[in-house]
Amino acid sequence: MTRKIETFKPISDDQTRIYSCGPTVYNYAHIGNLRAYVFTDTLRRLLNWKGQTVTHVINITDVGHLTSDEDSGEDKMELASQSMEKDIWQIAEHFTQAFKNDLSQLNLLRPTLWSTATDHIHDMIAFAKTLERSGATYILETGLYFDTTKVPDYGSLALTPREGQEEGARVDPIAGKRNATDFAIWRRSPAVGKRQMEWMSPWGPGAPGWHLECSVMSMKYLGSRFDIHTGGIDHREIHHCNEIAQNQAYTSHAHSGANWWMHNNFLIDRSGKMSKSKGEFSTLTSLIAKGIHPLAFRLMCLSTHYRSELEFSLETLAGQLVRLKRLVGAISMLGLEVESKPWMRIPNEIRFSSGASFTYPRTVLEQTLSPHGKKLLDGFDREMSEDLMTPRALPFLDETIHHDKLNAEEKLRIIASMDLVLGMNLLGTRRCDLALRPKDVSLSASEVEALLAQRQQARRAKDFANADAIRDRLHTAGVEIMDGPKPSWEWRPLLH
RNA sequence: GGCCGGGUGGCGAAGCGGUCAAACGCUGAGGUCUGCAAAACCUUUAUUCGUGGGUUCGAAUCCCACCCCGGCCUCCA
Repeated sequence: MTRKIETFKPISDDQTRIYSCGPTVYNYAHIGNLRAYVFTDTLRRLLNWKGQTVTHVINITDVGHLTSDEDSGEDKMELASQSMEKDIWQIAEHFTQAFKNDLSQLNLLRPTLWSTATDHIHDMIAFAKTLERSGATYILETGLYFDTTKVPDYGSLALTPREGQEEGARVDPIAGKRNATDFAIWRRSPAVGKRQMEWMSPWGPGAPGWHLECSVMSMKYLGSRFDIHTGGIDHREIHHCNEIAQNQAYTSHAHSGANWWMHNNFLIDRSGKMSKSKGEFSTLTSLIAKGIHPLAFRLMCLSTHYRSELEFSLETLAGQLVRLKRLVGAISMLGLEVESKPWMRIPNEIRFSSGASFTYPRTVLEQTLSPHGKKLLDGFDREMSEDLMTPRALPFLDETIHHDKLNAEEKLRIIASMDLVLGMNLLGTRRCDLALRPKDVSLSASEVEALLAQRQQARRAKDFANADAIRDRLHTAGVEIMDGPKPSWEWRPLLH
């Protein structure tokens, strides 16, 4: 609440409760959205790694929200429904699945609980009734509103003085609102026309205000006081302030609900932040179509601190892919030197973790470490514990791989432990897994193999002109040839 | 208009008063390997931190001014 870094202390000794603002499922998540969940996953993994059991709730906002606060505004869910000619519920289902699929491709751990807004409408109505009883609300033609002066220190999270704010700088103000910062708790449906999603309520048929769901669901599953609330930085000024106001009015207490509010910064490009409403944006799927592996995106996120803006470009992403390939390649080489051991099952088992602490897997991985190994892990721990300083923690990975005083098995154990937090599946990924076939590439894999065989023949016959011609042809087609004791090849990502 | 935040090598990004002639990754350059390449590996790549002042024994780091850029004040991570 102070915008300062403070030492984290959970409410219960060894348990942390986290609520993360999830997506509104009216479209595919763009990679900027995804950055938020990489951050959240890293936070959760670190807490697990430090011995915490984590209860993690992420919500799915499947209630439509108006594009404008006015009655005439269009509902994003309704809009998507029209353009896709699908039922609004199908829209929500479709994009929810797409979102979860993205997360699993990024190797994110499942939250303890997915919480869907439309499953909690009656919880929201009950919550709103309590707000009404507390005297913090008032009724207008358009619905039930929250009076932000009824709560102590409204907006203190935002550091934005309420004076001087230009109400409706970008949108027409609602008639009758007592304060510029007041917001809707319940949106009454317009007299004419019916929305696909609307519910009966004491304030007439309509839909809950956007801020209501997070207060309701976080409290329902995590209690009125929990540890960490995460979200994008764009939520810091409005959404979270409103959420806090609701929490305060509901509990009749000045506490904001969560002890820590953490906000990740945006992924931006030359034109500014990525935004669904701008129309054009990159999705994980579009990256994959170019031949860029999702884990390269994860690495890119980790190479920047979560509170810094990340300047996105395909070139940078491709660079991270190269880095990942080298990491994974080097780790495979280490694996060649070590025979199969029971501890090697751990990285895979962790992928199905639902919140338990990593204490046991860590003790297995880290038993009998040398002082050198210990030092590397301590350094990694120190940086990660410093507000998730991933860009500083990452070099310890390279240092471990190149260390000249550690044997291969110890290196692998250390890397496996670090990867419990980094979540890049470093031991379970081979270099060849990372080279994805770009979607619009002309050759098929078997055609490549055939050309490669031809080239090998030409080489054996010392017909280098012909061999090189084939290599050039493959190169322009997006194929990289790697000769050696065992000749191989891989797809190059297609940029642009 | 109000309020936040940022400008560091070709790119991404750490650093936030001394150990900074600025971590780390990618790129580039040189080398090893190779028929030549690629991949891999090794070495190397900012006397300088938007501009101009100031504070200080000492500033990328603090202060002031200016110039750019982004975000929030509708929904968005």
